[in-house]
Amino acid sequence: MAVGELPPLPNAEMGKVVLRLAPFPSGALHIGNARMLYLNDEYRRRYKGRLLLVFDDTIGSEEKRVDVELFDVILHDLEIAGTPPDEVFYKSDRIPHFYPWARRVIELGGAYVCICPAEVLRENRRAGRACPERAQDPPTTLDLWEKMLGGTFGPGEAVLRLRTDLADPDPAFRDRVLFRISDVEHPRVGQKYRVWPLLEFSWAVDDIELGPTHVIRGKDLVMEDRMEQHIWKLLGIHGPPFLHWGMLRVKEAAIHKSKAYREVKSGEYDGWADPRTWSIDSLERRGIQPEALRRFTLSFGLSLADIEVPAETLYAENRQIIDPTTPRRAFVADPVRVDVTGYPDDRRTVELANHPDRTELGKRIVTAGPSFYLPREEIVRHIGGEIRLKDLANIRLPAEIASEATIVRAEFLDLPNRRIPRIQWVGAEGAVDVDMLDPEGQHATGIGEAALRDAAPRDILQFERVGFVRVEASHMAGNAPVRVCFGHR
RNA sequence: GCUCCCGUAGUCUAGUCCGGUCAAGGAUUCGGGGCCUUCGACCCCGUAACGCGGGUUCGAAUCCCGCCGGGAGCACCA
Repeated sequence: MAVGELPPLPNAEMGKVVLRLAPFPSGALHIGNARMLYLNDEYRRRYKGRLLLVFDDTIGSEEKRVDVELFDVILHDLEIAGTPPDEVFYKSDRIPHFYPWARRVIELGGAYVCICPAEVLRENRRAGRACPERAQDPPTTLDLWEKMLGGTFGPGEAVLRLRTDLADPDPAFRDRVLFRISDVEHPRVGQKYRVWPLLEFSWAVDDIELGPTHVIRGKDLVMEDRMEQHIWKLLGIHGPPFLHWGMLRVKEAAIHKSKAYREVKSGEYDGWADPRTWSIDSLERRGIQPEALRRFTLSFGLSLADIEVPAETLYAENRQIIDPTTPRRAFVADPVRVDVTGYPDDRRTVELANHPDRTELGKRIVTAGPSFYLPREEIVRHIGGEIRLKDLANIRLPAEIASEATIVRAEFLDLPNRRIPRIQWVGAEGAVDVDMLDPEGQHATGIGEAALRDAAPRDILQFERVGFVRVEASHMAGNAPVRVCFGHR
């Protein structure tokens, strides 16, 4: 689906649309979150509206802890994704805004303070059974609510619950909890508050106070629509319409945010940019262009269907963007030195185009034989046969080589291009060590052509017959290898 | 189990609201061929789909019913 084909937003006015992004700071934004980013951003662009970033950093739970480091990580992710917010809010700054609304809901008889232990509450909900407190009148609830705020109750001893309908066919919707008590230290506001709102209530308020005109969220949050609407109806107000997208899974990316979090924290992963996290940051590290991510995610539209897509689809988008402007270079993994006998002296250097189809990318002089590095894998595959050193000359490989051989002898044949296997090569003279990080977190060492000395960090190159890589660190004056991160074929 | 949502080729998607122009379009993958001194790009060709069963209708991918399959929610998480 082309980008322009997304359906129009209901009742959207040019210049007046306000959208919001609400990530919880428990991990970097990953490829699955990209849908949230680009859908919202695309509509912001289309309607020349505004995009708010609202960190959903209420107190969370034991399993979901707010981590301060992640605020900047997410901000950075948004930046490199090309979807910077127009304004940033922190839920943790807004806690006092929620209390007056809670009072109004209580006064209208829409909520009550429940002192059941969590398990009892859950069991009653499942059974559709009311607990004794449900019969509270508003003055009593108000009194208990003040006690919650005042510190009479400890964590877990009382919650404010919405009064819906215990017979509601959807058990998930029965008398949800609106506020609960926690004395956990919040990384931004410490222990300033002890009564914290849950997501649904905080959004029922902020989708009014912060003024989004449309809420575009994942379908995991559909029940929250009903909650917000229930509260608005009680209050006699109208909120923005909701739109949803289905769950996106990328086949190769086992997106377990909690696992990524553990591995990053333990140092097992190389930070949030480790390719194994599939974070936005790691994708940019691999040379995936924001525009490719945008086209990729928007191609799924606003469908409610859950989908699993192979990463190849993303790579195809990216290839389309970078291929025309990416210089070609030679890289040989697991190199074996090959000395070619009879190699002509006038072929010690050769001028090669930086791109086979784009002359504007220029040329380079490459140092060639008589000594080369070739991939061990190719030597083994074509042992005893004739191969073409790509763009250069034809040689015959020896009939056998020792499995541990580091140097083998080959025989020069001739120059003209022939239809025999074409293998990339690196001239031994001036060759540069290369360290290549792959998406599985493994480092491969190899050798690259001398021109790699000029490669600068962030450059994107194509290693011929290998794939696209992004340069991470230049070749240093000493012996440090050029470091690159593999992107894709 | 309960609630809601979804079901078009290997994958993703257009079409479904307002039934005929859809013997179903596009992208990607895959297969074949061409071209270029890359396993990249480009060009050409090809394989391949309306989950199943009823019903309404002159006519259904589109409307109705049932079933089957998949997903999400059922947290004092977000």
